[in-house]
Amino acid sequence: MTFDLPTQGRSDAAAEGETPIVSSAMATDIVPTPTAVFGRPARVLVVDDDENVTNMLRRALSFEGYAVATARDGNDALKKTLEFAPDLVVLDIMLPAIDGVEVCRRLRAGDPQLAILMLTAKDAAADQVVGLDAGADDYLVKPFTLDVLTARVRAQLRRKEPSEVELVRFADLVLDTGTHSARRGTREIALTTTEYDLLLQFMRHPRQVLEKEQLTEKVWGYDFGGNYNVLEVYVRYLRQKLEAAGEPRLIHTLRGAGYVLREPTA
Amino acid sequence: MTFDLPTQGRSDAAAEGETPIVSSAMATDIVPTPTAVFGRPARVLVVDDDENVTNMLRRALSFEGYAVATARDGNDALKKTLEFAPDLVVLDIMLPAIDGVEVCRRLRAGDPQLAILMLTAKDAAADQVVGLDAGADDYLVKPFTLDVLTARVRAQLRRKEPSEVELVRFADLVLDTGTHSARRGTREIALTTTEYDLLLQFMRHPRQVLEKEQLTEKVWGYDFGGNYNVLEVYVRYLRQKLEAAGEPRLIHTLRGAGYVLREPTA
DNA sequence: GTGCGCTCTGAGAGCGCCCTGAGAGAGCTT
DNA sequence: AAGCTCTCTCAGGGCGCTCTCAGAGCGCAC
Repeated sequence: MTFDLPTQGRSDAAAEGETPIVSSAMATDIVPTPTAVFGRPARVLVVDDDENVTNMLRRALSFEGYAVATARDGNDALKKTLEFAPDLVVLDIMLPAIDGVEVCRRLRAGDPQLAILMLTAKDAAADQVVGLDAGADDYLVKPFTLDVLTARVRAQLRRKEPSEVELVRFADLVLDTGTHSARRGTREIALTTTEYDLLLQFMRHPRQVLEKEQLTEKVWGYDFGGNYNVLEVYVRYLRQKLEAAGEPRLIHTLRGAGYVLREPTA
Repeated sequence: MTFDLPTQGRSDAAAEGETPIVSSAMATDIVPTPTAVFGRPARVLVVDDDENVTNMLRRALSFEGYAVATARDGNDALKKTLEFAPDLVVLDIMLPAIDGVEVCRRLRAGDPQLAILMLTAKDAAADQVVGLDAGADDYLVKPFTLDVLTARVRAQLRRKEPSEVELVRFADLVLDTGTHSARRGTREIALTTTEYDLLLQFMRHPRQVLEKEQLTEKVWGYDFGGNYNVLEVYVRYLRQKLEAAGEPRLIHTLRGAGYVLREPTA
């Protein structure tokens, strides 16, 4: 759900294509394709190491009207999730590199709202328990028919909270999780993916010291073994963009400890 | 004083945090509104001088499953915050006695984790800037619909996470483990990492004699073999910062024994 | 008072954390 | 291929922080 921002002229926001607030309870607006959420096609990420499977699912889901992306292993899945921002992930439990269960756990940690549909091997009852414990919303036993799959996908998407496009605020800084863009006061700020991920970490934990290890773990997914120069460089990028018009600093360095997002109190 | 507690017996709200498992494909269940944080109903304090407004918001939020308290002015708000320990405060910017912005600032100073949602008058663009600078997490322009309000409340509470952020207090001194910063009265004090570590030791053991050996062991991780000059120097740094505005001494020397954190009157 | 030893103080040196500018390489668009 | 954006690496350097040192201050015992 998008929130109307009262102040600024929304010349660009109008072109956004976002649904404005429906203030009355009786919203009988157009319901487009049944595969749509929030007025846009739902995004589905398919993760499986078998290309035959991913291709088949891609075709089937595309045919149903979903926007589909695929990934072939765990790392790929995590990366694509950040880029593609899917509403639902179809996840095979057997994966090379990172285990499907582990992927599920990380996805769930990263986004509590994300719908996750796990594919388990036949009769592997134990898998199902493990998978559900890891935060999957539903599972499907191979082999399955496409009808069953699309039905499950539909069911999961239907229960999705209508929103998750969120405006995270701190001081005069606003981060739009829908467009991945930021605004400081009235100034629009374009962010790259990594910059956005990093800033989001700060915005979700304002006034908290974030250690370099935590940040790299969250943003890059792994530890850098003590060399945090990448992080330092990206903090620099963020500061440059956030203070481009001479605004006071928001991301502060705590030498030897990490960084904090804090209001510019004198 | 009476606080509204959610009336509905929400048997499933106890399982909050766990996504209900839907094993059937045709799941039409409705997921209960997630009004809980940390496994209990979230507490919301509504502050407005218009009783019609507070009553309306109380009803709406109670219906959503929140525990609601109300306050009619700034002093009342600060008092109720201490008693009620809300997770979120809905705060009108126009208040008698103490201004809403000032209330916001004090609430924020008292608890960096508290979610604050400000209500501003229509088109008062300046207010929003002021409010956000004072530490509000979000604002809402009057008039608004209840739908919008509850959505915002939900969004704010969703991002609340259990954290180890803690405010350690002693006399007029507050140490924020989130930002590693200290405050004496209203004066903000920046600390280096070593200074912070040392002060934390004192704050965790107030009115206790701490031997030099203990302190160096804890802060520096090893013993200095009898030469405690580093410690003495850092005690000095702390004293300089903590007494910079002429405040009475808190860290006292016990010749031959060590140091104590003790209130000045004793 | 005198002497001793503990503590405080000011100044400064060195380390290393962090910032910075530049650029190579990957991926994508044209 | 060329151009672009984005990511990440690397080397250089500033300066914040830590710690040392020498000397002064001060409490305590005699």
